[in-house]
Amino acid sequence: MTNNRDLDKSITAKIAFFKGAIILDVEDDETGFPDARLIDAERALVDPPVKPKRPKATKRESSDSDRLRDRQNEFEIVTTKMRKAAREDFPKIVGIKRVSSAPDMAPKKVQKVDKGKQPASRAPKKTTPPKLQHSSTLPTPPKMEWYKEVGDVPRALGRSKIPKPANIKLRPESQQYMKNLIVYFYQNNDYDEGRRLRIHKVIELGGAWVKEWRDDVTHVIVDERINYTELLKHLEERYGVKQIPAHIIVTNWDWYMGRVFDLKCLPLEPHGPLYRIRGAPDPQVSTTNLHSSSPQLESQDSLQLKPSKGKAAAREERSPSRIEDSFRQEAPKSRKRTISPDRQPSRSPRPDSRSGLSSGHKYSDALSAAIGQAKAFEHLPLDFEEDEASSRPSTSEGTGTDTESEEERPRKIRKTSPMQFSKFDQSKFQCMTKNDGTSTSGNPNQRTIEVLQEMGKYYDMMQDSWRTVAYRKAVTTLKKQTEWITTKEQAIRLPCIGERLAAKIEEIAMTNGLRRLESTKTDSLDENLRLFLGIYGVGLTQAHKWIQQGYRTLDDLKEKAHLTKNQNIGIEHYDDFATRISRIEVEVHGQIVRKALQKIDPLFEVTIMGSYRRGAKTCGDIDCVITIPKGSIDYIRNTVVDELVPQLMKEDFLKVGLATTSKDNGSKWHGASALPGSSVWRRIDLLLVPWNEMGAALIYFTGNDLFNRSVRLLASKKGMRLNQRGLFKDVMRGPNRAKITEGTLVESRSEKRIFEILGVPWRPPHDRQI
DNA sequence: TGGCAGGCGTT
DNA sequence: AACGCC
DNA sequence: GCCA
Ligand SMILES: O=c1ccn([C@H]2C[C@H](O)[C@@H](COP(=O)(O)OP(=O)(O)OP(=O)(O)O)O2)c(=O)[nH]1
Ligand SMILES: [Mg+2]
Repeated sequence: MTNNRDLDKSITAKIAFFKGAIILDVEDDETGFPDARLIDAERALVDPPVKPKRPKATKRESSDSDRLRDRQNEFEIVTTKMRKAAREDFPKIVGIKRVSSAPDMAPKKVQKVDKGKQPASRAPKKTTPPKLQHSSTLPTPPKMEWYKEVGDVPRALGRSKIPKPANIKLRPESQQYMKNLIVYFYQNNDYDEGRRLRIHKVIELGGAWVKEWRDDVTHVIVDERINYTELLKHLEERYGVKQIPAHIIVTNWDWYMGRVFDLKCLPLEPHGPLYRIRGAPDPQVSTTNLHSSSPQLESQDSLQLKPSKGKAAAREERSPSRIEDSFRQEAPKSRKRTISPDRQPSRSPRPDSRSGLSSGHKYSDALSAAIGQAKAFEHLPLDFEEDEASSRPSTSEGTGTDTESEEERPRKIRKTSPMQFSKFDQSKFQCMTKNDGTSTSGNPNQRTIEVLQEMGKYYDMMQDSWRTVAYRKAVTTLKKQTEWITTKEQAIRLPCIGERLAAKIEEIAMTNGLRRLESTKTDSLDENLRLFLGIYGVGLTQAHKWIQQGYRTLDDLKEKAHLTKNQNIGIEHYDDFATRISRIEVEVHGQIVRKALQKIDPLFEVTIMGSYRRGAKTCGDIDCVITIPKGSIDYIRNTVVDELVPQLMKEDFLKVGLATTSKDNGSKWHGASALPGSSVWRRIDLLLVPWNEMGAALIYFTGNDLFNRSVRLLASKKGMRLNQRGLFKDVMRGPNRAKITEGTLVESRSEKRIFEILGVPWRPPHDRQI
């Protein structure tokens, strides 16, 4: 759709304009559409509006109009990487459709291409046997690995739901350079994914990890940001250790372990300067302070007005989220006595608060829990304080433990029957309500929203996807409110706001801030992590590994790290990819693709999807769907792969392929493009879709991500499965809710029909902004 | 307490 | 299989 | 994080 013609015509002019133009800074906000659009265009063409040097995590998109109603529960997820962070802004108004974008419903063209996943369920690596904590008292069963007898067993890597397992396979004897060593880490918890990884490493190498200090500790490995003074203070406070015995080696992970790996044995100069942690063992005390932190927040704007109805409705907003989660937390199981005073059940059993009834009970509970918790964790980084203590790990995705949810009880394979009665409340799915992402201007909860978005951003960065999703949903809910929510009682009855968020909302309303958030800003590691996570192709796992290795800048990576092809490109064009693209520029890219393709075969149709179709003011990338009325997918693929891409590469419009379909069943081409004369690379996605799959492809590629997940979850609850190719029924699922049967195709051609079958009201792309 | 979408491409 | 991305 |  789109106005190709006009675009076409003006494309050259735009490009020319671009080149000459100057960047106006701009932070787009909403603003009206039509007119603003030209401005945007210019801006866009010129160059990216603002190029954040460092990934700012902000993302957001907002649109206006709103309506609201209903609830939104349902579960959904989110997460995305920070890069996607910046969210799109929406022009307000209706003007949207003119924007161009695909037809909303009709079967259009497109095919699909899709991309990766998201939260990933990392898996559980495996769960280990039950628990065996070492402790002397245990009658160890047969033979237990040494590290389990002597030390503690860390949690498994990845987000396994189950807090504990971790069955580490040791390296062969010959490679156990740390055999029989007993290592104590500080920070000594294993909540942090990165630290957990290191702990696992030690064990792999034959060592043992102890959560609590013991006299037989041989090595103390300290986080890079901790100095000697802090370590001593910690040991004294917690264990009464006033001095670290000389035979104990105190080092930082990076250098020492790097040495271990290089030498393939323990360093002979364990006290070498390089291994020395800040504050120095020898030099004696030095106080160092660490980082200061950068205020990362800011928040955003949004606002606008538009009162809505209020009440329990909830609107949410989305915000980006990132991918996975990182650490999880668990309770610190303290070994013997140890410190943690017993934390109370912080997560008080909240009698269903949601029902609106009792509202006052649990609070006191939460408070006491919070206090208990604080005590228990004062020595830990704040980051984990609240989370872990009280609740159970939120993270975890994936594990597939079994089963699904209640209703699908029959664990085994079961074919979902079409009509399950209300096993679930469809109205609670967010895809059932309009979500334009706009909040009322002057929303009384603006400050609360900002703070919660910051928190969400933080968790997104930490890759705690589920928690991130929860924050996104809560913000969406708040955006729909017309009254200032100041108490827990008020907040908790809103959808997607539970006890914990309600408490935070109250704190924000009362203090205008959130301690938890402040604590978050103090961690310098966040900055590094954020920097690395902003690289295309780099996720939490890789970012942590690099940080552990001591890398702190992109230059460090370029010089020392082993980078994949895409990561190299991601670093080279770090700023380019982090910059959002104006709608106008998106149109130009789309037009170039369209022209080139139609030159090959005039029947091809190219439609711009993604945030563009949703009317976003700025887009993170260019998402195009390519289809053709009669051609087969093979014809489309061959044409694109063998002719279109080569041609556009030759013209220097396309720069590189980042993820290109290899098989014959592939349907996507992901790469980078740049307008003629511009050195700014943009991410561009081409989805190849057979004509008859346009409906499903439209839904998928229009998104947003949360909307898709919501609809898909609903489909699965109805015994169906929705993906970018179509809606299938009679899907059999097993334990993890895992798909066992593909199911039979029900509909794929019409977007409208798919929604209809699912009982989801069709709504314009603009309102699919969950 | 388990679930939280579904599918690919790269390494 | 792990990781990252759509 | 929230929810059933
Ligand atoms: O985890 C995801 C990510 C994306 N999508 C779909 C919805 C989304 O709208 C579309 C395009 O993805 P993209 O990452 O480009 O998101 P966007 O909605 O276009 O936002 P942005 O402006 O950041 O590109 O693919 C999903 O289904 N799941
Ligand atoms: Mg996009």
